[in-house]
Amino acid sequence: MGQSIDILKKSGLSITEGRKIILDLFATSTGALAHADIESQTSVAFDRVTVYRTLQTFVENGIIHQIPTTDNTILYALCKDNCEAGHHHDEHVHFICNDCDITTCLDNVTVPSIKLPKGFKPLQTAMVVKGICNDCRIK
Amino acid sequence: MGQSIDILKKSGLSITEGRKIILDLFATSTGALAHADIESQTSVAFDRVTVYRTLQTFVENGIIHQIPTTDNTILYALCKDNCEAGHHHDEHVHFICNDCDITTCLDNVTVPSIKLPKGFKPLQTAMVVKGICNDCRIK
DNA sequence: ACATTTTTTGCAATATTGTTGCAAGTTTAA
DNA sequence: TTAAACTTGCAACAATATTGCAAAAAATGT
Repeated sequence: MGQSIDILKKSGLSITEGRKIILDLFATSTGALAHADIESQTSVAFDRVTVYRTLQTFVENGIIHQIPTTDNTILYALCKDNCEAGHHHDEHVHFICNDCDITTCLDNVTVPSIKLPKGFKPLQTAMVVKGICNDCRIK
Repeated sequence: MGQSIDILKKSGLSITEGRKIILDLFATSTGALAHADIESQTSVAFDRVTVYRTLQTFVENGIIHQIPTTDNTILYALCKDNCEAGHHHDEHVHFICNDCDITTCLDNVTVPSIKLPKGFKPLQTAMVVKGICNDCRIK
């Protein structure tokens, strides 16, 4: 499972215990993670500062991306397909389930381009859909 | 300018100084506001708790809506057209300017509907575009 | 493998942001 | 105008985020 190490190397980052563990957590996690999730779900207890800095580093290096929410948290996710290939540009839709609260990257659903009023120059678009996910519908 | 009072009445809320002032602030503000903006931009100094509770009440009553962000804040905005008419259902696109940092409701740009993978049931969609707004492009 | 440089981590202190209960003050409605 | 209902501010607290700095770990060149 040297995947995490490979990702870190590819970004030219030092390989540390903390980064490996946090990256592994993203790799094995079902959905997107908030800062608090990372603190509670890692076997080793990291200082909260370390977690903040690690997330920041990962975002800056395009390893994870942020998902906006309306609850004073930021969700972070590793996009399996894109990150592995190293290009982070494809913008995909995110789905937050109201029931199980898991946020999924719909890697195959691209954000449609829209026509903005005159003069507005778009650089980045986020699309977040709330609803009921497949698993919860079946239950 | 009894507009604020009308809005409050329509929602069956008590008419208080604080609610009127905060609602006026939304009405006269160029873009969306965060909690902190409201605390700093009101002439009268309200207790932070009052601001929290007022915003919550307004959201619950469909007077303002939330805009998700990736910076641990929630933006709130009064949608001129919709709110006045009393129906809050039309989902519109939000634009955050990277330069002036003003967030605008693009009331005329509706969120396009997208095709989700099998089983996902959408209930609500948010679309936030980051870029350069018209005013900043000209400067 | 080793020493040096560079980077990362954890701690401490501090700042900011969000929440709750309760008493006092306002608003509403009879 | 008065009683009931609701809203506000205060206090205490909880959670979240930021910064500087010294110790520890990782990378680099030899």
